[in-house]
Amino acid sequence: MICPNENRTDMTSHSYFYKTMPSPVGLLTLVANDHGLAAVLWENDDPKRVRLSPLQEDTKHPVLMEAERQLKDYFAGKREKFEMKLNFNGTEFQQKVWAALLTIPFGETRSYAQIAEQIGNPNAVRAVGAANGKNPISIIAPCHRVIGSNGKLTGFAGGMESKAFLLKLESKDFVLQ
Amino acid sequence: MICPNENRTDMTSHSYFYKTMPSPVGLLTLVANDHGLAAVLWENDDPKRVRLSPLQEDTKHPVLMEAERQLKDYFAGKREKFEMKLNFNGTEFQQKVWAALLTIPFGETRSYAQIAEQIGNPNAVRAVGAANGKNPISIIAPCHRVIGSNGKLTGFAGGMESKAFLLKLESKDFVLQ
DNA sequence: ATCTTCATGTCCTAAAATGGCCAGCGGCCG
DNA sequence: CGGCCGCTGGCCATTTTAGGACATGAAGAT
Repeated sequence: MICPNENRTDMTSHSYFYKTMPSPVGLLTLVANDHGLAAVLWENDDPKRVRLSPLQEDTKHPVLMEAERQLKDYFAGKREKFEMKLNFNGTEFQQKVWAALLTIPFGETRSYAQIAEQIGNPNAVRAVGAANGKNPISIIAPCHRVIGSNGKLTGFAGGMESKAFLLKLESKDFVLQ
Repeated sequence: MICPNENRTDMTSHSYFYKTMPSPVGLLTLVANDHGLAAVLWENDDPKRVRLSPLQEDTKHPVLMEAERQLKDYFAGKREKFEMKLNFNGTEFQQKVWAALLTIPFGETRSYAQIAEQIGNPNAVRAVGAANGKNPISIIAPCHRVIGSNGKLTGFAGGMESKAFLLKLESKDFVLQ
């Protein structure tokens, strides 16, 4: 259903289910529907960064429970790769960027320029930054692995500390304390 | 799901089903999903007047078959009232206007000003005109029964001939030829 | 070193334009 | 008079348009 304007009310709109979980980078909100995981939101996430509505709590949803399990393993240092159905929602360009994120291996990083090149649009560097900032499925679609060409972290929806934390967690010399 | 922009692709969006039927006012396209009838479109309808997508043909959909049956009866002069679930999709204002349409009895007319007053917004006369023009469920939501205060027909998405035809069909002195 | 410029897609906002109107006037004509 | 144009100005929701801001980076000038 195409919605020409934002105020349109759709009598038949989908519901999404959510569940929260604690993590080293703050309370995470997992969102899904039957098609897969749709979002992992930060504690103080800008509501207009990702829009999913209406939302409905469901702590038992199988997709959400599986996502929580894998995230727990990840934070415990026992998992490097996520395996679950993802349900991205965005423009064609954004989908391309987000798909590119999924190809960055655990522990590696890419620059915004590299991502732009990878999706065949080498000049759309800032656009990649913007799309990255709109990545709904944080952590699992590893937008934290994209940094400036000069090595600076430059920005992160979940806060720079979180970006740094995640990169440190993925670095080889990370030690569980 | 709120769609801030039109280009957004929603992997989980609803499908609508459609079916066409001949009628005295040209080929009609009926559109529905499981929540009810969503549209009755004219043969050369402006595609941006009503937007429903993705569309998928299904000539056997129960809602569509029932709608076709009732429309056939209507054109045959054997039905004055439609009875089916409708699935309007629009802004709050538009919904109010369209709901008001449904209160106009067979064979009667209202002016745009009367509709505006009825929805509690007596000055929103032109806005009523615009909303009327966006009525997705033609004929069944009888936008053809709304005419100018001076009695002129003033406009119709399906063409003025169709508006005249429908009003004639509903007039008491109409005779089946 | 530091600064400017430019390239790109998306979204936000504000401002302008657009209509299936209509009441109020002034003209015009019988 | 009295009816019938036709113009004008105001009304309102929605759509369209335009400008700016961004999770950047390479190149060229100062």
